[in-house]
Amino acid sequence: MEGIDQHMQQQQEQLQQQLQQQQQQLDIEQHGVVGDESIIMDSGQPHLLPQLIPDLTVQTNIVDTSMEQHDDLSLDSSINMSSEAPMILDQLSSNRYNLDQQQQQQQQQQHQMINNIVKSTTPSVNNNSNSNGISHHQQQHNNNNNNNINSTSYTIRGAHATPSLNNLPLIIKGKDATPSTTTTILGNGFMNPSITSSLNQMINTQNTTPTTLSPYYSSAQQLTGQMNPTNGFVVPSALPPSTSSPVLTSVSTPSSNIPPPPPPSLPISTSTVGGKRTSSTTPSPSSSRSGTPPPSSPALTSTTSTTTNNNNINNNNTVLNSDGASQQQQPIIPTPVVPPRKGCHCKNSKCLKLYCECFANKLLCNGCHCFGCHNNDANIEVVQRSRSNILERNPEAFNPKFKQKEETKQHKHTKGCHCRKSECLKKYCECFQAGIPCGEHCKCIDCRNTGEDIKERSKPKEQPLKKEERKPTATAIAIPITKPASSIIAPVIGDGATNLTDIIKSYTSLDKMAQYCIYDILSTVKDHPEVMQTKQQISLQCDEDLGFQTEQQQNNNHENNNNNHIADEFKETFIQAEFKLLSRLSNFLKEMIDHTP
DNA sequence: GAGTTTGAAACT
DNA sequence: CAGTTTCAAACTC
Ligand SMILES: [Zn+2]
Ligand SMILES: [Zn+2]
Ligand SMILES: [Zn+2]
Ligand SMILES: [Zn+2]
Ligand SMILES: [Zn+2]
Ligand SMILES: [Zn+2]
Repeated sequence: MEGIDQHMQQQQEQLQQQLQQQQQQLDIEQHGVVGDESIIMDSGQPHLLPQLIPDLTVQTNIVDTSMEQHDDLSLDSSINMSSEAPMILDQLSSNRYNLDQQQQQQQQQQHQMINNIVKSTTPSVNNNSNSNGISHHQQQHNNNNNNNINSTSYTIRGAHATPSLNNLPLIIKGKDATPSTTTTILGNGFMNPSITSSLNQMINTQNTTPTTLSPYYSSAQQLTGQMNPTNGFVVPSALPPSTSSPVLTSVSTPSSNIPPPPPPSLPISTSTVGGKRTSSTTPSPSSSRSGTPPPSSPALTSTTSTTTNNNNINNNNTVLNSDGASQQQQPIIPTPVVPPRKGCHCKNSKCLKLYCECFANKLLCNGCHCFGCHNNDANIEVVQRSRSNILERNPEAFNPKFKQKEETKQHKHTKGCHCRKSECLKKYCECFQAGIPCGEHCKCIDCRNTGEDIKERSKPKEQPLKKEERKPTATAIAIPITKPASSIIAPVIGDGATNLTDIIKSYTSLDKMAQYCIYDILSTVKDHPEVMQTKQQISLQCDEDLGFQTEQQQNNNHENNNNNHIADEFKETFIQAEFKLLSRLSNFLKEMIDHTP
């Protein structure tokens, strides 16, 4: 019964959304916001760059991959245990996973059903509508129809790898984007309004041909240091200046007889200052693509000083105000929406959490591929309530994630990333995705997004062991310790060695079993006969392995080089202890499972 | 396209 | 506040 009710409700929601979207589209058309021509830049290959740069496919230093899915077992931020025990844990977590899967499947079945219902109950879906809840293909179909009917879209492909959400169509107000027309760029929703402002100025004062807007993104990136300081959304590395006229590809069907705009010139490429792009003077797109990783030092200029209070520069394209109060006073027609063909794929958040990129960018979903979306005009109250809640929790929530540092003039992540496995060399890392080297606030492990390309690229690649290849042998195990080993060992074997019981008590958040495990590990280590006499070398060796070694230590270690085998032995001991513990833990968990009703 | 990995956001 | 869970994007195959 519940499920049926849910179905009905969701079905209603879908229909509502659809209606609302259609209305919205009508509004947009009536207000003439969507121009007759929109230019879409689409790299077409979001992951192009990493593929082109072999050195970028790197592997984390942490060899222990067997624990990857069981981080919940970690007893302390500094100690992750690993061994066969996860096999058991697999069962536990897979139970949970299966539940999730079931739920998801159910949901998706519902989704499908709803789609069918929607299709059957609305036989004449307006071609101009972008309806949430409609399947991807359907959605694209509709969009294509859009293009055919009253607009010509061009996709610029292959120019550069760009993060997906930035492949947004530019909404340009103006009849046919000719120099004689006053052309207004309304942005793409994810774009810093200051950029559109700047560009509009340039267009309409410098008599620049609007088609030169095709390198718009690169220009914008050059202006902004490759990111959007307003919403924190990350803009990819820009095109190299004066290179690579992006290939213009018409998105419209072949029937379209409107020729694509000419290849762009780069009217403001001179604004690219510093950064690696200036050094990559290679004029060929291919070489620039293959040679320059996304996280090149962003070309930062001081043009971002105008980034505040410019949310409303574009008449109708009003960004929702932070406080819902003032929002109610001004009409929001149309409400800023995610441009078509882009957007999120949220399934569980209703697009009302920061998980949703649209929501996080203060945009309403539009043409997204989300399911159960409430981030739309029809639910505007809910949207604002959600925003208020989030702001209450964290007033900075919608602030830019990157800010320009006073001294260095470089943009840095305000909160910093916390990457553990990507070495900040994949787009999982927000810093890397923004093309910005990690900064002081980053608490990443094994960070290689330092801005020094040589280091970043010349990494000895250690391919990860595939699951079936992972052996629970000593060599396959590493302990992802995040602080100097000495600081962990010292309390146990150091001069002022604390009573073990006291140490365990410090792990207050752990349950007894976990505390016991730690106790066991530490006591085993402590009891090892060679530990006491070689503790210095042990610390040094462990620390070195983990990259914590100081210069002084390096010197010392060099002298004690011949003692290294002892340290190895120690590690072996440590690992053996782990094994013992985990097999015990495994039994413990087995018992728990068996006795679970 | 399905499945996996990842780290931010959310939750407790 | 730290540890854990949830989430959607990035990534892999
Ligand atoms: Zn969403
Ligand atoms: Zn969306
Ligand atoms: Zn949505
Ligand atoms: Zn990072
Ligand atoms: Zn970082
Ligand atoms: Zn980093």
